[in-house]
Amino acid sequence: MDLKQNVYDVLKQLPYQNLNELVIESVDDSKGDYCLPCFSLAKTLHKSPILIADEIANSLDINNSNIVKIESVAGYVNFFLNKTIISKNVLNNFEIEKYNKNNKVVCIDYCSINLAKYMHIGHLKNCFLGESLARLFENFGYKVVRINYVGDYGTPYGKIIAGIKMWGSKEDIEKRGIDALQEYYVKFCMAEADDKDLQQLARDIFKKIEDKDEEIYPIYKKVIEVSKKEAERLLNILGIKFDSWKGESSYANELDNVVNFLDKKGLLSVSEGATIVDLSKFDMPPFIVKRSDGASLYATRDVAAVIDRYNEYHFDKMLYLTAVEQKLYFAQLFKVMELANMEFSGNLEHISYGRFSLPNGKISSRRGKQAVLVDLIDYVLNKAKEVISNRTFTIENPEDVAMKVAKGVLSFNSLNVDRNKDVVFDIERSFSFDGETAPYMQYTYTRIMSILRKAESLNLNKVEADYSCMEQTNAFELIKLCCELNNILILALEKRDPSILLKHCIEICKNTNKYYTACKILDGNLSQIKAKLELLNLIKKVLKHSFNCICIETVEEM
RNA sequence: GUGUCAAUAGCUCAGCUGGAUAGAGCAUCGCCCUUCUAAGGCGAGGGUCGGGGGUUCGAAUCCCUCUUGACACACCA
Repeated sequence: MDLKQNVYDVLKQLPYQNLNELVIESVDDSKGDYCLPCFSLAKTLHKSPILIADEIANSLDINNSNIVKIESVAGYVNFFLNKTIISKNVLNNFEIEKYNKNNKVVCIDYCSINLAKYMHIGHLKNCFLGESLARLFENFGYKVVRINYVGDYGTPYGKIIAGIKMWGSKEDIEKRGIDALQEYYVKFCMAEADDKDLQQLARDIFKKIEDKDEEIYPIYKKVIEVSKKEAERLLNILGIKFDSWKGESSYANELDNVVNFLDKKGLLSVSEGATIVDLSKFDMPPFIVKRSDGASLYATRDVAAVIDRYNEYHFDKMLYLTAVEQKLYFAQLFKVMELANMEFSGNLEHISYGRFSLPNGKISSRRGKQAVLVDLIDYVLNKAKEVISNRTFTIENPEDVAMKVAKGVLSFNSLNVDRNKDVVFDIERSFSFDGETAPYMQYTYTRIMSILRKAESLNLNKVEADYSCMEQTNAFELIKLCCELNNILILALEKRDPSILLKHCIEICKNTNKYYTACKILDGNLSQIKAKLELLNLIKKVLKHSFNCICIETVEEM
């Protein structure tokens, strides 16, 4: 529902083309709801904007329209909507736009954790961004394939297993899980720093993994199993579920195939011993597919992966979510696919986001436990429990609410700024529960629910609603905001940025909080109460739908 | 060095496909719980939109330039 349409309907009376595009929202309601700046018309019409605005304002007939007043002020034509009529129309007819399935497949590669290492703050942003985009695509009828392209391959596994053999045991891994793996990894990394023998040992063990060595390979499988279980546990808490966990190891043996494939396309050359695709014509460094020592690289496996995914899913879009530092790399990968004339090459898209960093520097899994995801979850969950226990308002399921609030805070923190911006992560500030935050949004929803519950006893079925109370500024502002939902969803999808939707939700929540404090919903005559309750129901519907798209759950009370 | 992105209130950020007096939240200082949940609401202070040019009737928004910062730039992922 686009309320500007009411203005467009009236503008049809004028002989000028493309006036609709000029219509914008008024700066404040003393200037109407929408306005038409006439400055750009001045040139073509050879008249002053003030005169044009005057003429337009005078010539338009607003009988039989939803415009109640038109005035000309300083070159602007201001349009005042008939708030009562429009509100009635909206409250009786508003539906969240349903999109039919469009048979298009979007693969989203996100999360992409390295198994056997802790998930950290950076993954949080990646996961929620990916999940939110997935939900947005689903909203518009796409079939989404969620791919967790896990790092389950490479010398780090040689190191972990070396560590286990030196200090640990199978039982220990069974018992302590990821903590044990992380500990041996860190310990081994420190030990090998100036020990050539240990470095060689790790490489040897990795080779044994590749060769499916009788002793080593089962340990590797165990390591993967334990790590995957932990990752699934955490992702489950966050409310994220993947369709594919196909990791790098699945493409480990594709080196020859990839090299042959690119060679047939005539793209390969050898430089400094390495096999490369020369991209100098495109002002890019070479794309290396085979190291000078003959080994494969991430890039090799990515070529294999994208082809494999296309064969399996026939995607219409393939989205890669990573931090911004991989921008050039993906530009190279996509260019190589284009040069290889792959039919899907135009449908690959890299969605980058700014870096998360700690106040004291870079995040690294080798540098101790700060900003590790489990700790963050614990921290927020405990804080939520504490806040709940200190409240005067008692609720039925404090544990459940605490969990939903905690998840909301984590998601909010990942999605609330423009995805391209770098964020310095400050735990106290980021996980605040006051002001414009996820708890604030959830709280708004509970207040609506609370009023709606209370209203049930009023028995308003036979009462006819009186929409004149929607003339009130806050009320009509809410009507407008709710009507913008679909445009906001479209924008968030197009820009691949859920923060746009999140901002809009906050705007709705702010106005809702203002509304019910300034105007008591269950006071006054029944006809007006009915209209006000319809408004609350509208807001509820819009918030519930929007929250889901940004991975924030609603709660009934808190 | 080259390229990409960024710079808006003390702090964190909106606004950026040009439009009327630049907005929030946090922090600071006031006020509001006998009235639908105070995780709330109301109010106050706080700005040469990094500097300088340009385009335009009009620029935080577009272009150029400079400064500062982050990131990337051949065998890591």
